[in-house]
Amino acid sequence: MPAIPELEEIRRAQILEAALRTISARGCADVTMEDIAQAAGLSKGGLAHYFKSKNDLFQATFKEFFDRVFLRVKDELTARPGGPMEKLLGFEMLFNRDDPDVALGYPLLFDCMSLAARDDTYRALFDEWVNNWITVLKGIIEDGIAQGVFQGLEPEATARAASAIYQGIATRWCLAPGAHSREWALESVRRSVTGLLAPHRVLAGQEG
Amino acid sequence: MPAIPELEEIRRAQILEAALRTISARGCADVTMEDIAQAAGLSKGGLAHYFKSKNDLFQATFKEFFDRVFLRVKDELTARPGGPMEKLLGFEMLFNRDDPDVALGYPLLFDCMSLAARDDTYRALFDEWVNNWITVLKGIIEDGIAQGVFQGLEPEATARAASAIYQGIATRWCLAPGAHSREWALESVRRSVTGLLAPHRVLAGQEG
Amino acid sequence: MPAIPELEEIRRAQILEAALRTISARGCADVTMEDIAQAAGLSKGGLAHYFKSKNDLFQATFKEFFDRVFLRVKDELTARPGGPMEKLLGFEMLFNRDDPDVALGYPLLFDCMSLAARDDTYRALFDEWVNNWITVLKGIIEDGIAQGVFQGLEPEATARAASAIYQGIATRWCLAPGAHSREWALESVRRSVTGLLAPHRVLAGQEG
Amino acid sequence: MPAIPELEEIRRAQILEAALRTISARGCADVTMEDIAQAAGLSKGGLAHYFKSKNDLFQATFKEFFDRVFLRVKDELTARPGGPMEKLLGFEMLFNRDDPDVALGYPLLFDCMSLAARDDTYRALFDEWVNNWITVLKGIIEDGIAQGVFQGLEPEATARAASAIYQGIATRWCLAPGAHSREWALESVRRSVTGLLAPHRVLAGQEG
DNA sequence: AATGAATGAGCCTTCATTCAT
DNA sequence: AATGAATGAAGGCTCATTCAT
Repeated sequence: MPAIPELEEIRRAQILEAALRTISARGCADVTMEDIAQAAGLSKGGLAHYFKSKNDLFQATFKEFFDRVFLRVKDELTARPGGPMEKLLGFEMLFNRDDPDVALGYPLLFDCMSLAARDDTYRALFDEWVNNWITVLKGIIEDGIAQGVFQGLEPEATARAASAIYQGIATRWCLAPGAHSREWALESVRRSVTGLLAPHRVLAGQEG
Repeated sequence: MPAIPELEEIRRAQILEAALRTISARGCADVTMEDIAQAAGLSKGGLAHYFKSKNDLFQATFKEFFDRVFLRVKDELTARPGGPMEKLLGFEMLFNRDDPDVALGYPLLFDCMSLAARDDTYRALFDEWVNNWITVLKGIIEDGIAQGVFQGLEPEATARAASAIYQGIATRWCLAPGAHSREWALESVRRSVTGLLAPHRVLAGQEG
Repeated sequence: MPAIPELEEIRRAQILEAALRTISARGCADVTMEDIAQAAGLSKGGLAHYFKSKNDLFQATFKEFFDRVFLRVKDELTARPGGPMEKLLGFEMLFNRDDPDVALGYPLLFDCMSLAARDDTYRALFDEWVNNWITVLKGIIEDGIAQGVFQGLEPEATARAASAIYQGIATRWCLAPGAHSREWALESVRRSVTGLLAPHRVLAGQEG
Repeated sequence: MPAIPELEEIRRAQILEAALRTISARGCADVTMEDIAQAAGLSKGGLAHYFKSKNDLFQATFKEFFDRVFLRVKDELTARPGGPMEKLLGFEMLFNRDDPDVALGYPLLFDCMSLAARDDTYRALFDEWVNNWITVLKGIIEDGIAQGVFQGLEPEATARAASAIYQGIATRWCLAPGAHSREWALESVRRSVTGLLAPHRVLAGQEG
C-alpha cells in the first residue's frame, strides 16, 4: 500500500499535463516518450508505471483534456446570463489566444482528427468530444424551442451544425492568426449561427 | 536520354497517386516509404529517383492534390448556372462519399492541419489551399454585391467565413458518417451561409 | 541513480576498446556499428547511450587511443636512463610487433591520416598526436643543446623531422613486415636521426 | 569492332583521371560511382563498360597513378646532373604544392596505406609503389658505392630507409602545411639522408 | 557505346518497451 | 516508486550494380 495514497493520482496528472504540453507542441507523430518524461520531470521508465504504452498515454491525454475543457466550458456557459441565442453565440472563450487551454487545445484536436480518420479508438474519442458539445448545444436549443424563441428546428441536427461551424471557424482562426482576428471569428459565428437558427424567418423573408 | 521522354512525369504522377492513397489510408505519421513504393509498384530505392526525401514527397503530394482538386472544383463551379447565392451554396460535390477525391481528401487535409500547427512549410501549404478557395468565394461575393444581391458585406471576411463553415461541416460529415448525412451537411450549409450573406435582413428582422 | 556509478565509464572504455580493435581490423570505412557493438558485447542500440553518432565514436576512439599511447610512451621514455641522444634513439618500443598498441595503432593511424587529408576534425586529431610527440622530442633536444651535446639546431624543426622520420620508417615496417625487420628499423632510425642531429660535424666532414 | 579503335583507351584514361581527382578530394570511403561518373563527364552506367566494379576502378586508379608518377620522377631524376648524393637528395619535386600530381597524390597514398593495412590487394599496390622507388634509389646507391662515394652500405636496406624518410617527411609536409615549409622538408631530408649514407664517417667522427 | 531507371541490400539512427537494481 | 541501461525492431536513406533501351 502506498505511503502517499494520492501519489498515483498526482503522478498521473503530472504526466498527463506534460503529455498535453509536449503533444501540443510537437504533435503525436513526433513526440517521444523521452520528451514527455522530461516535461513531467520523470524518467522514461517512470511513465511505464502509470501508462502501459505510448498509445495508452496518448488516449488518456486526449480524454483528460477533452473532459476537462468540456466541464470548464459548460460551467462558464451555465453561469452566463442571457437567453438561448446569447448562450449559443457566447463561446467567445474559444477565441482567446491567451487561454492556455485554447493555445494547447487546437493542435491537439487536429492530431485527434488526423488519428480519428484512420483509427476507431481515436474516432471514439473525437466522437465523445463532439457529442459532449452536441448535448449542451442541443439542450440550449431545446430550451429556446420551449421558450418559443426558435421555431421549426430539429434540435440535434442544428446543434451539430452549430458545433461544426464553431469548429470550422476556430480552425482557421488558429491556423492563420494573421488573417483571422477574434472579431472576425465572433462576427462570422454570429451571422452564420443566427442564420442557422432562424431559417424560417429568413426563408419566409426570402420567399415573401 | 530516356527512351520514353515523359517517363519522369509518368513516374512522378504514379508515385504521387500512390502517396495520396497510402497517406490517406494510414496517415503521414504511419505511412512508410516502403508502403508508398509498393503502392506505386516500385521499389523503395525507386522513389529516390523522383523525390529526394520523405518530406519532399509528402509536400509534393499535398500540393499536387490541393491544386488538382481546386482546379476541378473551380471548373465545375464556373460551368454551373445560377446566381451568386446558388454558386455559394453549390459545393455539394464536397459531400459525395463516392468521389475518390472526397474520400481521400479529408484525411489528407486533417494531416495537413495537424502538421501545419507545428511546421511552417505545411502551414504554407494549408494557407495556399485556403486562399485558393477564398479567392473563388470572394469573386462570387463581389459579383453578388455588384449585382445588388448582397449588401453590406466585406467580401474577403465573408469568403473566409463561408469557407470555414464548409470545412467545419465537411469535417464532421467525414469523421462521423453515421451521424451526419449528406442532407444534413447541405441543409446546414444552406442555412448558415444564407445567414452569413444576409446579415442585414436577418438583423433587421430580429431588431424589428 | 545508477547502481554502479562507474558504469558509464566502464561501458565507454569497453566500447572504445571494442572500437579500437574493430576499426584497426576493418578500417573506418568498412566497420559498422553492429561490428563494434558485437565486439563490445552490446547491442547496436546500446552504443547510442554512450556515443551519439558513429563519427562521435570514431573521434573518441582516436583521441582515447592517441592520448593513452602517448602517455605510455612518455612514461617509458622519462624512466629511461641515458643522455639526449640515447633518448631520441630510444623509441624501439614502436617496432615491437607483439605489443597490442603497436599492432592496433598503425592501421588506426593510417585511417586518421586518410581522414585528416579531407576533414578538419580528423586533421586536428592528427595534429594533436603529432604535437604531443614534438613537445617531447623538442624537450629532449633542448636538454641536449643546454648540455652542449647538440649544436646549431633549431629544436622544433629538428623535433618535427625526427618525429617524421620515425613515422616514415614505422609505416614501412608495419605495411611490409617481410621486407622490414626490427633491426632495419632501428638501424635506419639511428643513422638518419644521428645525421639530423649532427649536421655541422657531418657537413664539416663532407666539406673538409 | 569499334569505330574509333582508341576510344576504349581514351575513355579509360578519362575515367581514371576523374577517379584520381575525386578520390583524392573525397577519399575512397566517401566517393561514389556517381561522383566519378560526373567528374568524367559520363553516366554511372558508362563506367560499367570500362570497369566492372568500384573496387576494380579504384585499383586501376591507384596503379595508373603510381606508375605514371614513378615514370615521371625517374625521368626527371635520370636527366638530372650530379653525383649519387645529389641525386638522392634531389627529390625536391615531392615538395611542390603547385604540382597537381603532388597535390592529388598524397591523399591517394594515405588511402592506399589505410586500405593496404587490411587488404592484400592494396598492400600489393603499395608494395609495388615502394619497390619502384627502392629500385631507383638502390641503383643510385650502388653507383655511389662503385664510385667510392659511399662506403659500408647495404644498398637495399639503405634505399628502403631513404625512401621511408622521404615519405615520412612528405606526410607531415602534406598534412600540416602551416607547420612544415618546403625548406623544412628539404633541409630535414638533406640532414637525415646524409646521416644515413655517411654512417662510417659520422661514426668514425664520433668514435675518434 | 552509353544512358539512367530500377533494384535491393545494408547502414545509421531512433525509440518504445523491458527489466535489473 | 523510480531509474536508466539495454534491447531490437523498424525506418529513411545511400549507393553499387544491373539491365532494357
